[in-house]
Parts: sequence; structure tokens; C-alpha cells
Amino acid sequence: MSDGDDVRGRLIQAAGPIFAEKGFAQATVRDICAAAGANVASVNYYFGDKEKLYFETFSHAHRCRVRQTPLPPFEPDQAPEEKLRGFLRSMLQRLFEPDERTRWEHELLLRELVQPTGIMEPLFEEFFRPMFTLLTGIVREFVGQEPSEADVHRLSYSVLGQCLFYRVGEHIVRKMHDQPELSREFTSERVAEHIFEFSRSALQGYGKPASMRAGPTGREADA
Amino acid sequence: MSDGDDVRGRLIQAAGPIFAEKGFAQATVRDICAAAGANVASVNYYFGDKEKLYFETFSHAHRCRVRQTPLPPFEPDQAPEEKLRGFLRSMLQRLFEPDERTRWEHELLLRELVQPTGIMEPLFEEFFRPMFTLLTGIVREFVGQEPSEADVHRLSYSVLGQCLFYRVGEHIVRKMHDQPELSREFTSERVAEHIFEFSRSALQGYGKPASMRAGPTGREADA
DNA sequence: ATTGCAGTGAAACAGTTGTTTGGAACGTGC
DNA sequence: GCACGTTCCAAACAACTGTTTCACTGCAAT
Repeated sequence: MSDGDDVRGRLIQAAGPIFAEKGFAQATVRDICAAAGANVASVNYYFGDKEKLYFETFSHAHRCRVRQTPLPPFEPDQAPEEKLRGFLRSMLQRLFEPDERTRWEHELLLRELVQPTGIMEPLFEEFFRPMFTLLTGIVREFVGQEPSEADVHRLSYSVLGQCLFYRVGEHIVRKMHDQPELSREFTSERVAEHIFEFSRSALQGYGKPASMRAGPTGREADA
Repeated sequence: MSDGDDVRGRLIQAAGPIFAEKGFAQATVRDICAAAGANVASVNYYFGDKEKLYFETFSHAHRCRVRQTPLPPFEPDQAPEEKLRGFLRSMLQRLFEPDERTRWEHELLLRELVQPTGIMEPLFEEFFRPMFTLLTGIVREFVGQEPSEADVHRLSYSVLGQCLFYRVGEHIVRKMHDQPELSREFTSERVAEHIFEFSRSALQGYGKPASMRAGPTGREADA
């Protein structure tokens, strides 16, 4: 609904990328209306005020994402390795979303997660929690022994942090590499594979002291 | 210099936390002047305009940080484990900075790193690069075999991403835990120790296929 | 005492913002 | 034709922004 060429739909479609790029405060209704080819007054006519337009735009993005990318495919009998790999592939694909038309939806959701305006408060459980619960479940499968709740969270944050870095640290990454290398070496697939390898090693080594881990190189930990 | 109770110094001191909290665009010179107990005109009188005040505030923060926390202590003959631990401790201490008077300095630098206004462009090499070079050096020491440049970067991003998560994902962390647990389980020391363990396991397992890890067998390289 | 000048502050200025207004345009049902 | 409600628009509005103006202070040098 509301994707047509009616003004209301056009406003949401125009507002999405602008809110995603500049944030709520920096985006102006004049910019949005100009991009939508609509009059300045139309925002207030159709939505009441700017904040309600933001809310509608946000929940539109949320609904689209839930519908199109429900969650990483999970099979209860899969090995935890494959679950983790699937989770990371899905996550990185979202963060690296190449499709111009839908990228802003991820950006908007992520922006709200990192610097909340408060609009997501009610949707937090629905949007973020399922993804996080899935991750903690995978982590728990990896870590054989009984870890504390705080440990599971820290481990999950470690996995999640690696992923989010490529979005929040985008400017850093872009500055450290020239364009051709960036597009060659930092595709969503390669980064996902890297984070998978990194995290698998870490998770499997969890709880084992340094001297017990690692192979024959025997770089024993002491100084 | 310029920390006294002269108006110029007070303006910088007042502007720091406000810029750090709200960002350049959202912070108003009226707010800053009110906080500094100065007249609205004083910003333009002493700095020319708002942007130059931001620049002065930023480089003040930069200079203070460089002076007070030069870099994690490095000794060339230390074991890579101890270097990594030291690096992470120092990094997390900065991110968790408890001192009200200096916290904004870290926040401002980090904000500029994540969503640059462009002011840091010339200081990027001076501020970020040394820290990153130190990290890549440690990573290289861990990974025995000769890794590609891109691999070293990805590994370093994995370490860095885990740290930055506790700042950019602050709202997430805060939402997932009730207050008392948060302050007990998520101190800078505990988080640093966790990221250290996680990363050490991962780095030592780098390049070894899954089937080969955890056992005292030979080391092969793939891909 | 007078001059010169850096510092101060209340007020005004010009631009941008979200929002409101009053009426024009349009189609629909009588 | 005519009344009616919806949609649209140019203009205006009020609040807020960074910036400027200008008269005034205090004080040191003349």
C-alpha cells in the first residue's frame, strides 16, 4: 500500500532516502517535498507534521524489511557453523545492500538503532530482539560449557560489532583503501566469510586457556 | 592553553560537551554561549564563526588526548599477547571514560570519525592512523604466516569493531541490560578482557581450517 | 582630562525551518 | 447549473538559526 504515484506514497518514497542520509533533524520538509514533486504543505496535509511522516516512513521501511528479508534461514538440525555462516551472510548482505531502491530502508533502521530518536522504542522488541535472540542461540550452541548470560551477550556483541563496523566505520574503511581494492576485497561475501572464520575460531576457543589452544607453533602465553 | 576563565577558553570548554552530544549542526551558538555565560556575539568576536569555534574545540580535544593518552604503552620485546591486551585496555578505557570533564573529548573525536564533518580530514593521519598502525602491527605478529594486506585490515577491523560497538551500540547495550548488571558486568576492564580473549583465540586460529583446530596437529594454509 | 581600544551586550538582521492559511482547481452527485 | 468535499498550491507566519551592528564599558597611554 501507498507505493503508487499518489502524493502520499511519493512523499514516503522521497522521505526515506533523505531521512536515512541526513537523519530526522537535518532533513527538511522542503527537500523532501521537492524530491517528491509535491508542495510544502502536503506533508502537513497528509501526515499532520514532520514527525508523523518520519514515523510512517520508518514503519514502511520496517514492514518492507520484515517481509522481504524475514531472517536468516535457520534449520534446527543444521550445524552451528552453518547457522553462523548463514547469519553473517544475511547480515552483511543487508549492510552492503547494493540496490539503490531499498538501501535506505536498512540505513534508516540502523540509524535509528545507533542514534535513536525514540520512534523505534515500541518496535525495538519486534525489530532487533529476534535477530539478537537468533545470534545468542547460535553462540550458545558453539560454547559447549555453560556460559553466563553476560558472557553470551559479550560474545554476541563481539560478532555483531564486527558486522556493524563496516557500516558505522564506513568512512574509515573507505579512507584506508582505494576504490578498486575496496570493491574487490571488501564485498559482502568476503567480509562475511572473514567474520565467520574469525568468530568461529574465537567461539571454539572460548573458555580454553591459551596454553591449551592453538596448534603446534606453541606460542605459549607468558612473558 | 586557553583553559582559563577568559571568555575564549570558557567558550571552548562549554562548546565541547555540546558539540560532542548533539553534533555540529544541532548545537546552537546560543546554547554554547549560555553554557559559557557569555554573550551570543562572543563566538563571532573570538572565533569568526561557528565553524571555526568547532575547529578550535576539536583540535583542543585532539591535543589534550594526544598529550594525556599518548598511545598504549608498547615495548618492542613484549609478547604480542601483552601488546594486544594493553592496546585493548587503553582503547576501552577511552571509550568508557568516566571523567565528566574529559569524556566529551573522546566523544567528539569519535563522532568526527563516524560521521565526519570534514574538519578531521587533515588530522586523520595524525589522529587515527598511528592507532591503526599499532593495531595492524600487533595483528601481524599474531598471524605467523604471511597474510595479505587486505587480510590484516579485515582482522584489525574485527578487533576494532568489537571495541567501537560499545560506543556506537551504546543504546543497544543499555537496552539489553538492567542498570545494576550493566555496571557490574560491563566495565571497561571486563569488556577489554573479553575482547582480548575473543580476539586472541581468533587470531591464533587464523588460517587453520576448522577440522584442524583445537588439536595439536600440523598447520596448513588454505586459500 | 582626553584619546584609543579591546571587550561586552542588547538588539536587530537575514536566512532557514516547520507549519498554517485562504483560496483556486477539480471531480462528484444533485 | 450548483453545491460540496477533496486535493493542491503560493504565500504568509512564527519560531529559530548564525551573524552583525552599535553604543557602551573599563582601562591604559598620552
